[in-house]
Amino acid sequence: MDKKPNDQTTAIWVLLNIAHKRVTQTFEAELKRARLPSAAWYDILWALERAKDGMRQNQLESQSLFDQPNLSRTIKRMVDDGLVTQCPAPSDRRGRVLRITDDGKALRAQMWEVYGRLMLSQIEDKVPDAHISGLIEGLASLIPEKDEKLQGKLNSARDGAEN
Amino acid sequence: MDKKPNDQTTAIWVLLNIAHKRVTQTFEAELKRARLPSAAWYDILWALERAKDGMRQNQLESQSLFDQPNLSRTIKRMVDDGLVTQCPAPSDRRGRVLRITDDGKALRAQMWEVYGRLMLSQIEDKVPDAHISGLIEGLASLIPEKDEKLQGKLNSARDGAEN
DNA sequence: GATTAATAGATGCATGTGCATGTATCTAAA
DNA sequence: TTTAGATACATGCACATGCATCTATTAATC
Repeated sequence: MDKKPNDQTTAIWVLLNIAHKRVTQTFEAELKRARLPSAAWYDILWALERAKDGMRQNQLESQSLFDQPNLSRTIKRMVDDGLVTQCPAPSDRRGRVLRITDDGKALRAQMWEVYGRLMLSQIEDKVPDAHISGLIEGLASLIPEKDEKLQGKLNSARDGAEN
Repeated sequence: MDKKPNDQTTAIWVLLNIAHKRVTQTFEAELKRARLPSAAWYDILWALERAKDGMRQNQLESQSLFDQPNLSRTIKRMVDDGLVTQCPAPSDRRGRVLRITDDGKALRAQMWEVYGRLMLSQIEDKVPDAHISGLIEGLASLIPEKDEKLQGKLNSARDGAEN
């Protein structure tokens, strides 16, 4: 190695892994304890609930952290569970339009009771004000530019940080 | 929900997941491209190389992000590959002392060429100076107190941040 | 010292994930 | 319009992970 990463770089890499693991494990454990599906399901349900007119599967794929084959299977399970419907896309016969069902909405609301509380207890209560914006900007800087899907959310968070 | 998480909290949660996924994927993809084992193997090899006199398996478990059964199997594979040896512990006949082999050291050194470069390109080059300490402290605040194993590393990173 | 609890580690099983590939459909170029 | 390539989604397979459980051994309690 011509140039070695410095201690701060190492700390970021180590902490990113540990923090993600610990926080994720807590989320999954609490959801499971409440006999609810995983956080990934919540994210899908919430994305579909916001999309009033349904959403193409490939669009959802680009917004989620699932890769295509994995999303395909997950959606299948959610359809089997009656949480989501899959209709042929009108404009493209290859495609499918996904819609959340009433059962899906009900489950999402139920999950939010746990999920939202976890966001408060595991994140909002823990990160000191002084480091919130550094954490947000620092994490954002690690993400490739093309991930622009989250710019809106990021900007509103930046606004909040300035208050 | 009595109280809703604010936008910054949401941003942290979303960004933590995306950043972790993207950075991890890049690491794994580059290691695979170089026909090298995963980053998790690097961490084990490095921990064992630092432990001059070998290391008990449960001690390694508490330092790594593996849970016990998974570490057990991973070590087995590494032993099969000749990277690590597993000797009965002298003081506790249940236990095993792990040691890295010369082949293991050679592989770790080879992996470092890729791994270290990735830390530079994916982290050090990307996080602006202004957000380094906020990112470190913010991530650290998400981790339960009992995770003290990393305090040393964290402190030296803090020192670096003050320069 | 016998019994009970706790710990170190291994193994079985169900599930999740990444990756390669398959099929159908759409788009574009010859 | 035929054909080559790209895109949407599904499927098969190898492997990783989480969780429950098993065995062997040590520590603690009576």
